[in-house]
Amino acid sequence: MHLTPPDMICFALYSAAHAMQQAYKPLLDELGITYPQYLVLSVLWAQDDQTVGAIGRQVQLDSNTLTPLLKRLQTQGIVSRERDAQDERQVRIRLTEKGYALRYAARDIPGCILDRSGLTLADATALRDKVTALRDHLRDEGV
Amino acid sequence: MHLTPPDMICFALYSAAHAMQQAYKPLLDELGITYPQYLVLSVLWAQDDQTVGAIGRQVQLDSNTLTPLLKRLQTQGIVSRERDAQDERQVRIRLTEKGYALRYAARDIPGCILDRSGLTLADATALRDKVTALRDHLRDEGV
DNA sequence: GGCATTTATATCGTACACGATTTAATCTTG
DNA sequence: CAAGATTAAATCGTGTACGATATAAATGCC
Repeated sequence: MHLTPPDMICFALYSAAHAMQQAYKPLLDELGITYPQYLVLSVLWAQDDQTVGAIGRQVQLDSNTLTPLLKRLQTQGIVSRERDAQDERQVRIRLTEKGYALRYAARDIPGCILDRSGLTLADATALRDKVTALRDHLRDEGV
Repeated sequence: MHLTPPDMICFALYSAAHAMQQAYKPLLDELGITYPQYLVLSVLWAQDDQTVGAIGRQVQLDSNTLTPLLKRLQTQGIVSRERDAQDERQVRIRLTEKGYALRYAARDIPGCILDRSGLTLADATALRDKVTALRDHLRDEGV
């Protein structure tokens, strides 16, 4: 017996995650940002002025991915990057005016995506929790 | 009201897909292949001698991603790439001896992953189907 | 206080993803 | 049967991911 991608739960997650990014793409194109950049901004919209590490823990990315991504956001004038005066090892990321403005421009995205998913809020929440539980189980085993 | 990544179903999928890849990594490292390469090989193990396009439809990737990936598999002596004599536009991908051997070496991976997921087969299947349905709904809307 | 250890980012190399374009082969239609 | 349309791969450019390593600042411990 042999599994092909359509049978695999890993492939379901892999292809669904990509399809989700495609669903976001036209909405994010209007804002001039990518999907991982949107995740980072969502973190900053909830709480501004965070370190690279703090952001990374929330989006589950390390500095090797975040540093270039944040530099691109900085180039676009969306965030500022500045060494912390107290602890020079840390870099504090802050939203610019433009970064704040994007929050407003992005306000309808979650609703759009829920619509596009074809799920009720309750179903989406239930599925999210199942997928999150699977992720956390996989991550815990890995340690 | 504002959603942060932990609230988003897109982030659940995104981070679960990454966690899944991490769960596969130690197993695939032993075979010397990556996770997308494993997906492609799973397709070929089910049915050898397919075109780039046919493989792409199953793993949902286009030639811009597959061509370099297949070239790397060819460099490793795992597949061969040859223009179809009947239709020179197409490139036929075939498993080498080594490519076949990997199927045997990889035979325990699905069981390992199911174990690591902490789900029963029934739960995994149910979750897979829900996630697949979501993906297909997102993809259909996109057209 | 000075040196080893730890911590926070950054850098580098490799491998996806994917939009856009290119190239070459086949098909279609007049 | 020839010109245009279509199809299949490949190429190019940009942006993630991530392992491994580097760098520099802060901390711990004698």
